[in-house]
Amino acid sequence: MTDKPLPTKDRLVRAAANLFRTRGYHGVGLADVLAAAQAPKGSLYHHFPNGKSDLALAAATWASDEMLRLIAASFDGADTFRDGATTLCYKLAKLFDITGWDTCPIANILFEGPDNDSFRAHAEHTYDGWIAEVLDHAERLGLDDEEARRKAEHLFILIQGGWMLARARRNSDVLRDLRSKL
Amino acid sequence: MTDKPLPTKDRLVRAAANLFRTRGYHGVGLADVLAAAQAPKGSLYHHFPNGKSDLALAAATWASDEMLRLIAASFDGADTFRDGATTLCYKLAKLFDITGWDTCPIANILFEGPDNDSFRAHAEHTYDGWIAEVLDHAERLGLDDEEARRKAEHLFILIQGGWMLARARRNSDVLRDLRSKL
DNA sequence: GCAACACTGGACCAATCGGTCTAATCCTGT
DNA sequence: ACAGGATTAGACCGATTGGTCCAGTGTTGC
Repeated sequence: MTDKPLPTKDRLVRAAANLFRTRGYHGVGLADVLAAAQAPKGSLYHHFPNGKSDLALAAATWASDEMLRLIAASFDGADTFRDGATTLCYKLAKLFDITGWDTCPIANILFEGPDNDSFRAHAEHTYDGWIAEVLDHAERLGLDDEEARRKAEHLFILIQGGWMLARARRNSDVLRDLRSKL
Repeated sequence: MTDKPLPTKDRLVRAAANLFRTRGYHGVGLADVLAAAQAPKGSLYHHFPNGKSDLALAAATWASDEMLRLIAASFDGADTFRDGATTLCYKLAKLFDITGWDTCPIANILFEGPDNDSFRAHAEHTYDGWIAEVLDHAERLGLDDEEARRKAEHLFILIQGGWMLARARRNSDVLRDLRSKL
């Protein structure tokens, strides 16, 4: 809302993340990002010397951090793993309804970028970061190492798959229903 | 392998499906498809008057049919739902290893195309077709209506999410391990 | 007040994009 | 053999792509 005080660099990252998320890396032109961020081309290449790919990486990192915060917020007040996971699913459903997120932002940015492998590696690192965050909470809530890992990975898979189906159907109920599959 | 006898139209569809799958709708230029299919531009616009979007729809349909065949092949000889689902996961893991499929082809083609809504609707229809196919087999194998629907949807979600994680890790073990989550 | 630096603004570029168009060629039924 | 539709071949088009470049405008420390 209050976009003015935000530094140009941040505006670029946010605008890029939002656009990439809905239309994918190749589906977004720099002109779109520049218009959305209300920034000139010179600024983009000042802050991101490597241009589009640098910007995409920064956008993916920002989106990932948002997700990590969401995970933390969901599990912080939870008494059991199941409670935390359920809260996370509900929060994601809400996010889906509000923003109409189209795909996992990471997937849409990193799975089709140029120089495929460095982008893919970044995606792997990001996803493992999410799973590790869930895993920490799982262990804190009393699960043993083996089970914590299993459940964290399972939750990740359910969310990714569920999100995809929710998107195809334009209906977030799938996400809320994930709890029954935990 | 024996590309020669294949009609131009089929060559275009196959080449398009393979390219879109790995690089997404916007990530593939018509020049790439034409080169891969060894066809001139005139042929493309003869067989697909609406150009790229027609071609993408045809490619998505073809990829979907392949998936339906894979589902049928997995469940046809199965004695229980679990057996069929397990076989399907293993077949997908094998496919992953052989072709290095990068994403669910439907997602990569249809979730970022132009005219977003008709493409999205096509994706919804396609996914529901997969789920319906699994559902048929589930009922044939003795599950009641309610449970069949639940399990079919659950399997779909696991496969989609699992595939994504497998891709990030470049490792198909996730897919084989899906059976433990059924 | 001024030098040094970070940042902005946008003109400009070659390459590529999806799409159009027409002449040539192939194939098939008669 | 030949007519006529189906198909191929590729030159061509305007628009847009990501990227470069540099003259200008702040802003900061001295």
